Amino acid sequence: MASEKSETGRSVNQRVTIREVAAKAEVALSSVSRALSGHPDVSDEMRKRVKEVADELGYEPNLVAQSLRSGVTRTIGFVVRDINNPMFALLARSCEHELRRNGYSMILVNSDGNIENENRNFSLLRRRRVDGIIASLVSEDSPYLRKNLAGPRCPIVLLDREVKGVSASAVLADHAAGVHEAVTHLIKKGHREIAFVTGSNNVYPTRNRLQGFTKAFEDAGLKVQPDLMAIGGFDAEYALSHARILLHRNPAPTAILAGGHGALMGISRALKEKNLTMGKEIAFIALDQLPYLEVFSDNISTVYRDTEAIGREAARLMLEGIEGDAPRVSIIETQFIERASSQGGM
Amino acid sequence: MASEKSETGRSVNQRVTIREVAAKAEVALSSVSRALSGHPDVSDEMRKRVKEVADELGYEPNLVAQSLRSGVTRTIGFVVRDINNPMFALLARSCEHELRRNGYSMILVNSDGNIENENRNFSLLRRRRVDGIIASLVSEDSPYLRKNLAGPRCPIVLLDREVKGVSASAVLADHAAGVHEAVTHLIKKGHREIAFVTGSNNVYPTRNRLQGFTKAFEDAGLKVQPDLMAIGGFDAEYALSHARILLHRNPAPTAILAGGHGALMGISRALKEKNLTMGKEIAFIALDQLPYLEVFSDNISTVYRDTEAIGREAARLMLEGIEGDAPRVSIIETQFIERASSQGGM
DNA sequence: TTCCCTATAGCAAACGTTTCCAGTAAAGAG
DNA sequence: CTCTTTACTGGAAACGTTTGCTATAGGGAA
Repeated sequence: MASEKSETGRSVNQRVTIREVAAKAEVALSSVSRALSGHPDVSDEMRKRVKEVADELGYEPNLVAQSLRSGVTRTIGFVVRDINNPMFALLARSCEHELRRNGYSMILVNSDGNIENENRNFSLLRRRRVDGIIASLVSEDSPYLRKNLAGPRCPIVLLDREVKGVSASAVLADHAAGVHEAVTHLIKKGHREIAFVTGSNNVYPTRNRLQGFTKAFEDAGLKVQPDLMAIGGFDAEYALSHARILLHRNPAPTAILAGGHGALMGISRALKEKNLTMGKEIAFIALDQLPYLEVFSDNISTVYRDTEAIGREAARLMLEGIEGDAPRVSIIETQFIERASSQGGM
Repeated sequence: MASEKSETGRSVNQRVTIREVAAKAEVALSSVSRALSGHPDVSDEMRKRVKEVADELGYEPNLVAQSLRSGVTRTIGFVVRDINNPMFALLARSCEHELRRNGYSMILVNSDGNIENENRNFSLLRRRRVDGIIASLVSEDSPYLRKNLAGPRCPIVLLDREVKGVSASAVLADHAAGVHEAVTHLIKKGHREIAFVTGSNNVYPTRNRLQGFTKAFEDAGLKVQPDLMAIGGFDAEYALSHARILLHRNPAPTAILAGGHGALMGISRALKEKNLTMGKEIAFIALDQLPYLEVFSDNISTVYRDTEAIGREAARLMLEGIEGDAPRVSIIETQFIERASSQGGM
């Protein structure tokens, strides 16, 4: 590409720099910088003149140069299993909103549920010198975790994950409370064969839900039936195959809990295969009120949490961390919402 | 924060730089740079030694500095109305995947359907010196558009938008074909009163769908009925209120098309209010096969397009543009998929 | 042997900012 | 009137890289 010169003498295709603003305003580089960045040691007249010239030339500061010099990128990395999960999309949006409101941009990276990808993503964000990382980890026992979280050059906020011995903030949902409510509700209605399909217990939500589940049985003086649990995968395929097995059990489950988006998809397909209707032949509760449910399935009982609040809170914890505050954990409550699908089945 | 020194003499909390690698390997800075960046003028022995030392020190290159010097950030801005729209989430994921595979990161910014936000987002991305921008514009006639797209310092890829007089690539879906198929299908079944609810026509998809709609009527020797069209908003509230009005019309519509996620939500609510079942009292077709439909509503007829392919294609057009290729437009086909919901209504 | 060429290495200048430090003029104090 | 202080301004170094240029050594050709 030829480096033509325009009539102003400045290269075409070349951006305006602080140097040109300084030249045109006939002041020093440093004065332009101070004038535009709101530094106190600047006279009103200087500030006015510089701003005028900057506007006139259409000057837009180079954030890359600012970052290099100041050591601050005003960028937050957002590491997510899969933005395609509607819960994450909702969370990411409110989080991005809150960050942008505070002058930060978000770099989004998907791990596709893969530990190696996740590790590469962390490394990438470190090279980019992000000011902080918000992460929904694939697993809490990945071999790379210590390296990626332990010697943290920047604040870290975990989304619904508990990693011991690491100084990171976290937003945790109190799944146990909502699940306890839900299961207690089912038990009161006479259910004893309650099935539970969800992801593996190397992440906090599974373990926490399981606690609520178990405690509800204990509180009722009952014992959980291990062979009604399918704890092993968040994907629809896992849920489908295990739901099929569960439905063939004898005695058959009278109620079923779906932990997450994938479980919901798999189970609903399995029920359809056997021509079972939620709320009639079998009671059904979705753990997490997925946003799309309200379109066509507003009769599904759910354990609700305010996903947008989680995103906002993650952003706030991050901003706190950047301010130098010590990491802390924030708990978000959950709540059982009874609808038609948790009827029947008895 | 105290700047303690470790026993190596290097500041704690300070990252390893190329300078330290050079010192420890006892070679010049420039040699380290060349050795690690794959420059040809480096002996095998030099490369080996430098890589060893770099690994040993845990050196991670500073992308900010690289960007400043080389003028390339390996970052793509992704401007979206709302990542919360499931179509965008799907698209963003496949796009991010393809970009990352090619060494680029994605900065995601939501405009929340607001033109001012969108303008600010463009400005932000320019200051960040992104290598390119992929955008789903709020409107094709925003007053800021020319500034943001015309003097493009970087390649731009538009998602389902047509802006004249601007040299940008674009991925366009051939909505018209799918809608034509769908409406022809309805007309053949005897429908004449076909309602259509969608967003305003300041964006390409609306206009293009409208073309397919109109042409189907023309081809059948019929005339469209303007008072069955509600063309004005992508949000659920708009769709709900206008669907209510449409359903009260005399004669009532026997079929209804929903253009997008919001329309789908609003219309389905309006139908429920009047106790109308899709595929029985009224035929229904969703324009866009939204990903969540397969969970509970696999009986909805749709006009399908491969959203992940759109994301991939957007990434490819961007990479082409960065290579210096001229902008071009890529068309993605659509297809009517008949299911139960488009039965009945007659 | 001499010359030139090739392969490789080092030096130093950029990239566009921020920020430390020194300098100056005006204003106020004595 | 002189000295000190205040309020600003300018100069230059630094942030961590890449890259153009120069230098050197060794090998091959004449």
